[in-house]
Amino acid sequence: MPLTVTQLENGLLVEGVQDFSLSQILDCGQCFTFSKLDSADPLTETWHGTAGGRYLKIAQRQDGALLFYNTSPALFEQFWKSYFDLDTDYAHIKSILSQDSVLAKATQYAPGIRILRQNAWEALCCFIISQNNNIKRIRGIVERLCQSFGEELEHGFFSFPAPAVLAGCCVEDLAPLRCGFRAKYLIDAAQKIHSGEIDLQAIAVMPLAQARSELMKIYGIGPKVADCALLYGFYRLECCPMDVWMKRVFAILYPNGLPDCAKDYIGIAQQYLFHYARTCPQAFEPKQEVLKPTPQEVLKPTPQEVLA
DNA sequence: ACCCAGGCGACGA
DNA sequence: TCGTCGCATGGG
Repeated sequence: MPLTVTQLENGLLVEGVQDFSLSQILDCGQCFTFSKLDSADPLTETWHGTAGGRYLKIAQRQDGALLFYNTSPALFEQFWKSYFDLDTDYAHIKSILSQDSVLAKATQYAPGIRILRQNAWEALCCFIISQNNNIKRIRGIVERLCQSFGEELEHGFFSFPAPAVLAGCCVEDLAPLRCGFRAKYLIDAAQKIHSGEIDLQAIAVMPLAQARSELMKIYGIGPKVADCALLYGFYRLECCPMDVWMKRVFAILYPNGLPDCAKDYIGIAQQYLFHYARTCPQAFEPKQEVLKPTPQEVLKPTPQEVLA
C-alpha cells in the first residue's frame, strides 16, 4: 500500500503505514535516544528524541497514521522515511518468518517492530555502552553523553558528540557519564575513527566478516557489540547479536539453530525474538512450560517408589 | 543484601 | 583454543 503524505500546518501526516508501532520500534532495545511523552489524547502516542543529529517529535494515531511534527516533505523523503525503514515490506518478511511456529508467535506478539536505519557512529557508541548493562541505564548514559559533549538541538535534546570531541577526552573527562569501565572503550573508538584508522564509510561496503573484524580492532568491541553495530548502524540484516537473552532463546527454543525460513532476515528475526524473550518472560521461562509436570506425572510413582 | 544486565579483555591451563 | 574472573554502576 502506498504512503499518503499530507502537509499540515504543524507537520506532515503520513497515512497508509502498515506493520508499524512507534512504541515497539523505539522501545525494543535497538535505540536509546527517544522517549515517550505523556499524552492528553489516549488515542495517540507521542515520542520525541534524536537521530542523525536531528530532533524529531512524532505521534501515531490509533488508526496507525503518523504525524511528523515540524517536518517538511523534503526532510521526510530524505531522512525519516529511510530511518524508519518505511520502504521495506514487513508484512512479506513476517509471512516468511511465520512458517516457523515460534517466530509466528514472536511476530504476532509485537507486529509493529521495524529495524531502524541508524547512524553508524551513534549506534556504535550506544552498543559499546550496552555491554554488561541494562536498557534503562543505557538510556541514561547515552543521554548524559549527548548532554555533556553534543550540541544542543531543541527541547533540551542534544546531538551525539562527534568522534573528534571524544577523541580529545580522557577517562576522567567522561566521569559525568557514570559509564564505568566503558569510558576507555568509547575514547578508543572515537580516536580510531577520528584518526581514520577505522573508516566507517569503508566498513559499510565491506564483506561481513571483514567489516566485523575491522570493528573488533576497537578496544572493547567484541563479537556481540560488532554485530549490534553492523545490524543497527549498517543495516546488515544477516547479523544476529548473541546477548544473554538470545542465548536463552537458542538454548530453550532453537537448540539446532534458527529455521531455514529465517535465513534471509536473521537480524529481523533476532529482533522479534529478543523483544519477545525480554518482555514476555512467561513464554520463555524453562521451569514453567518445560519442566512443570503433567497431572499424570504427578500421580505416577517416582522411580524411587518403583524400586522400593 | 543480593543478583543481574543487549560483554569484553586479561590471564592461566 | 577454552574456561574463568574482574570490571563500574545501578535497577529490581
